[in-house]
Amino acid sequence: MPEGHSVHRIARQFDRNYVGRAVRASSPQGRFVEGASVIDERTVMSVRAVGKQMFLEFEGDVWLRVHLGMYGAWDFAGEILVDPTIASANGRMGQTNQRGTDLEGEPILDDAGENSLTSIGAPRRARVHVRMSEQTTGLADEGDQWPPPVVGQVRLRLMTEVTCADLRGPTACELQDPEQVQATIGKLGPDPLVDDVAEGEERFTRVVRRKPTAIGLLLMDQAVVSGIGNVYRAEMLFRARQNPHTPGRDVPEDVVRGLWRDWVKLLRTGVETGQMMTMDDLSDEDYRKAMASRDDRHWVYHRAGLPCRVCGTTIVVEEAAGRKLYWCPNCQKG
DNA sequence: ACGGCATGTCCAA
DNA sequence: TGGACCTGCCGTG
Repeated sequence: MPEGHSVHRIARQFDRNYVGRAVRASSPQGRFVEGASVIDERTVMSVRAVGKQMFLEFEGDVWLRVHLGMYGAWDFAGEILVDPTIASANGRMGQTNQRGTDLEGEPILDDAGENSLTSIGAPRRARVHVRMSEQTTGLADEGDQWPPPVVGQVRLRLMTEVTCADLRGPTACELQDPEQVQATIGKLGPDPLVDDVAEGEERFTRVVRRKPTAIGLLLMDQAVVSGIGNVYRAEMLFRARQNPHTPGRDVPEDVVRGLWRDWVKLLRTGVETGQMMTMDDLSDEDYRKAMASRDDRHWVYHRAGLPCRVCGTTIVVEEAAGRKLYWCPNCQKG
């Protein structure tokens, strides 16, 4: 489910709640028993997110690599030090997000554990249960049981004294040594939140401008640029008014650089808000709508058959490497 | 209850 | 290029 922004947000939660602590690791589902036994009782040393992958470092040079794929998710439960920007995007809070308050606001559950919210400046510990995948959405309370009951197929459970993280449905969950981690990361294109953005722009531009492959495919290629998925792909191409079929080497250099800079901006916004808000410069009214409903959040994604928001032309959808690609044939002629 | 679909990736033919 | 894999949700009956 997640594109790059979600993975960075999840990494943040591990940074706040796991780094420096020893974990109890288990595989309730049974498909990662051996790996879990290796990291059981080890201390988490650090966490890294690159593109759509997350790496948790345990003492003794053991790394856990997790790729959520399309369906994977982490569920956090217990006493969680909630990142302010994460809490504010928590679906549990309903549609309380307001323009300009996402960064500093920190609505959390009150001490009674009810759904009423408080908004204060500093991070605080809260008794919560949140799912972190594409959206950060609140889950129904299963009561105050500790440890939380295992629900569904949990590949890996990581528990500290106070926090529980359940991993389900990942496409990859494996242990790596430091060299393997380096090799994995080495194959990935630049990530604006990992690499120097100026260097990233050069790398991205150089690679794209050399390829005969359609730009619509290159944006999804994790070796070219990290973290972009199907939603951001479609939206970025529209924002650039760029035809998805143009070979990379034929896309004007300033457009290629513009795509990179747009990704830098969108990724930052996505990590801050937890939402793929790809329409900016909206009226307050439209902004509220966009934050409230996923259907009002995008220029072209998921809008096949609907009129283009700019020119009214019918948005088309086609298959591109097995994924749906949405675009406006009038606006994106370039 | 059931089927289709999804913000992803890999592999075999 | 098509299928396999991982799981949950949402629409349709």
